[in-house]
Amino acid sequence: MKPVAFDKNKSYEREAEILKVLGHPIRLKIIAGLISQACNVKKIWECLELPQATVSQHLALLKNKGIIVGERDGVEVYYHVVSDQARHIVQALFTLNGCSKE
Amino acid sequence: MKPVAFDKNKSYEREAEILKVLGHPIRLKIIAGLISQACNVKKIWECLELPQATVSQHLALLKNKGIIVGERDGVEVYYHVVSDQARHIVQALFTLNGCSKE
DNA sequence: TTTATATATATGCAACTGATTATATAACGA
DNA sequence: TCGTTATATAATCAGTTGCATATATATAAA
Repeated sequence: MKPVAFDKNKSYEREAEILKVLGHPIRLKIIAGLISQACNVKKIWECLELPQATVSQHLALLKNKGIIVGERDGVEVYYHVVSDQARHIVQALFTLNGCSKE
Repeated sequence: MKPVAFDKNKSYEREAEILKVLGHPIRLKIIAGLISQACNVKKIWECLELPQATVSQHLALLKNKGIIVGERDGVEVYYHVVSDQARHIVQALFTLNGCSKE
């Protein structure tokens, strides 16, 4: 059964939140990287040539939204993606890459 | 050939912009509705019980990002989704609906 | 301990966002 | 023409975001 269009009762809060947190170039870059491989923080900010604090702050956001988790290994913390939703969104984003009208 | 993880050169600006514009509860609601049926502005704001100006502003944003287009029919303007990317993102967002850990 | 390295967090601030209110424009019928 | 309906745009303003800088914490090695 198809859902009603323009449903004022369905809130979309959680879904919008996921899109919003992914909707930032740096965070999207981080997630795209983490989808292809788990990684520690230093490698991320070195590869992206960004300040450590900036990357840590974006990682904290992604972690708080339940999109990634970090596991400490000694002095390093390795992050990886745990949200299938995020994975699928990124995949949808890049499979069509610019094929529609822009 | 797999892309390099953490590619500092790839910008992700455009892709992040799409996610960002969809990453708002009202806009997501509007897009979800417009995916299931093209619609004029009045019906949208009536169904969603939102002020007309608020809806018009969100529609303008979506239009400016190339996600929807409007066609005037007399005094009304009917909007519909033209971005396949947006369609696929919304689909990805809802097919997994809450299946991963939250 | 002390020191070094890796990561996280706090703070300040400029820039942006989103809602409200008010006003403008566009199309049409009387 | 004038009035009405539908839609768009402008202005204001509170709240949020994101970056930079500085500082704190955690782990391990010397």
